[in-house]
Amino acid sequence: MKDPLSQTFAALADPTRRVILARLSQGEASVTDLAKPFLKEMSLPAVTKHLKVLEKSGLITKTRDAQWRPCKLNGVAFREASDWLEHYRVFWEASFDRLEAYLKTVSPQVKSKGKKHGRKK
Amino acid sequence: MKDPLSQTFAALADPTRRVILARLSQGEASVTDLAKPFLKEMSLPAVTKHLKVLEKSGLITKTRDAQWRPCKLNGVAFREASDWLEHYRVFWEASFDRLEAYLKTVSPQVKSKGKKHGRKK
DNA sequence: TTTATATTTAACTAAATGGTTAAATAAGGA
DNA sequence: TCCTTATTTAACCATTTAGTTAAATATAAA
Repeated sequence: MKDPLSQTFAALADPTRRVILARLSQGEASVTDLAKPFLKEMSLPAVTKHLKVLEKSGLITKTRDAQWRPCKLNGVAFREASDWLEHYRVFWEASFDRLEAYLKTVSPQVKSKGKKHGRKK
Repeated sequence: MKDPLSQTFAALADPTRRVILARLSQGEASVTDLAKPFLKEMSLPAVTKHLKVLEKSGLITKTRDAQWRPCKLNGVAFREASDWLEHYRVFWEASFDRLEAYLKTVSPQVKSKGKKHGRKK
């Protein structure tokens, strides 16, 4: 059995599952609803397995409504992942600042939002 | 080949690797330094492999100094993970608020301590 | 050149992961 | 009851992952 944070990050490490989560951020959805975008690429049981991974990680919860199993996001697991990452904020902000500084040396008039191409040399 | 975000989350989904990252948040370290806490549990090549995973994901970079290979954190990959998670902030804050509300029903005199969960700045 | 230290590579293995198809279960409605 | 829809489980398979030990490579120092 893996520790909860490892389970959460492992659950996030799959693009199918991240799309499922994005869909759930719009609101509850049944297994069939969630599977719909993937049925050209994979079977329904494959989606069931992805949902099982998400559920075990705590990222979603499943309830019952007649023969449907509506799923929804569960914030707690997201927060634990975010809290862990937060300790490293200083590093990604530092590297962002370095990028900004670099962009200024390349074309000083470019504001940080504008994603222009700098020419080397 | 996996997409970058999947690679990053997969790299984070291992407690050994997270300890390595925590160590690197204190500053650069060589492979041997990083391996030291684990040599009772696993071999040096195992650590080399973990470092390879971290490097491929972009979470660390390795340089050369004589026979040593100093490693350091690379903020960019952290930021990409954080940016993805950020979209779900509203969900974990909602669940945090529900927890707070619940705690108040249990013992209403407990004030929520200074540390708030709002975005910095 | 030889030796010592630091690190990686190769070859192998066991277990986990992500998919499949076919069958089973859950629940509502005719 | 039987039929239909929704979902899960079982059995299987290929690939990836995380570890091993032994050997190879990189660099400095004696």
